[in-house]
Amino acid sequence: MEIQTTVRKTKGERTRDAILTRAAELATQEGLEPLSIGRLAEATEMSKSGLFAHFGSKQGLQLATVDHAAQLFVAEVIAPARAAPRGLARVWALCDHMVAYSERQVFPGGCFFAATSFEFNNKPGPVRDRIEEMIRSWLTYLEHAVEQAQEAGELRRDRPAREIAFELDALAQASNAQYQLFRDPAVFDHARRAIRERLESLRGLKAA
Amino acid sequence: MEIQTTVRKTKGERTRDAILTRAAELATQEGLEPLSIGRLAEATEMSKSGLFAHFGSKQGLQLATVDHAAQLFVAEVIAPARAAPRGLARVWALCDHMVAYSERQVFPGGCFFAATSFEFNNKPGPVRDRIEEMIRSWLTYLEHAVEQAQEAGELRRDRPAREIAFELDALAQASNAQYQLFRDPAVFDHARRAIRERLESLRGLKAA
DNA sequence: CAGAGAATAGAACGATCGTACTTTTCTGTC
DNA sequence: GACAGAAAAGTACGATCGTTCTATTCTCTG
Repeated sequence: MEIQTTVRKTKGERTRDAILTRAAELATQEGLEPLSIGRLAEATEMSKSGLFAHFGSKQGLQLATVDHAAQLFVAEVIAPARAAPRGLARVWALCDHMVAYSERQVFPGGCFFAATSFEFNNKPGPVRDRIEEMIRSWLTYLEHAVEQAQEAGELRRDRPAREIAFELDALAQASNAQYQLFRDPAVFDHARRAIRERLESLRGLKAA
Repeated sequence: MEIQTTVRKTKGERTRDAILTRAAELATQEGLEPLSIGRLAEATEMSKSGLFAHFGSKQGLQLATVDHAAQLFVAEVIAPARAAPRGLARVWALCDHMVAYSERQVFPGGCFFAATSFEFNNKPGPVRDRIEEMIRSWLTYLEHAVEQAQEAGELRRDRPAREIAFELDALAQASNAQYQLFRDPAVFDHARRAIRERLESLRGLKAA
């Protein structure tokens, strides 16, 4: 018995999804590169070759894993924040969901992209490109949200949106990194408070 | 012909240092775990077994590499900042040197500890412990510097030093991470400006 | 400058890696 | 319910991994 959603997925697609979910989890813990086909096959209770056939190469698996993680990130952070009204509220929602995404351990090893970006920083190729693109689009989205808040007069305009986004992201990222290292959930409060304070300090002066 | 420093080092010690310097460089680029003995032997133009004998195990090599990197970090960031007078000046010096340490690419792949901490986050053991300890001591040192600035009346006391250190470190770390990803040196300016502004906003109100 | 001990090299090990090929089992359609 | 094609398993490959053991070369002291 199985819940049928909008589209009936073929067997192959279902196993593929299951593999990728597990792969994304393991990648945040062990790394995307050191995660071997054999390890993943064992974790999904499949044969090495059976799993391998889904992706054609290890790089194919890595790319699919990055895409899978990106979808999850969008669903967990971007999509819910879109529910908030444009402007400061949405900026805050984005940051808050970003912190929550680390806090709730959507991936068991913390933010997938924080982990893998460090791993692939100096490994040119399509995998690195896709990770970079994803992070860039996150930062750009955050930047645009800040811009909208500025245009709405909710945030001062004497600092570029790009740099404000940089600061907000920095605080969220730091909580992710430090939690993974020290396992002290207080860092999430620190990040949220610092973000709120920073946004507060950028408010007022409707005319800019 | 060789420059003789205070203490004449034995041949073994000199090779060991050379190996560790190269190992720390490669570790920030390829990772500390994926950096294989064979790769490192090739990079240092030694035999696998000749190199191996210096450390007894791969873990021994990793621990020695972390210690080596820690010494370099202290020499590049902590030591020069100690030249600045206690208080706000030293806080700024610490942050500025931290950013400069990423900017000057002391390690070719960016901050050694940022890279390796993500890698070992979920790999319990002595290597992870030592990385964690090093980062903790950096954050504690920064926190103490903030405390001194607060006690000197140069920074407000209505926010715990710990959290201020968290924020400052976050900004420096973000510039390191983003530079490695996007290769845009402007992020170092963003970080420095954000840090300066944050410290500025925490100034004044001598009585707290 | 000889000789002891440190430093390095060489060769080999079992294990695991990514990948290719073949064979078996399963799924969904007529 | 048979049958075509997808999905999965089985097996084998060369390469590289960390490590061990032995042999050679170098260094420094007496």
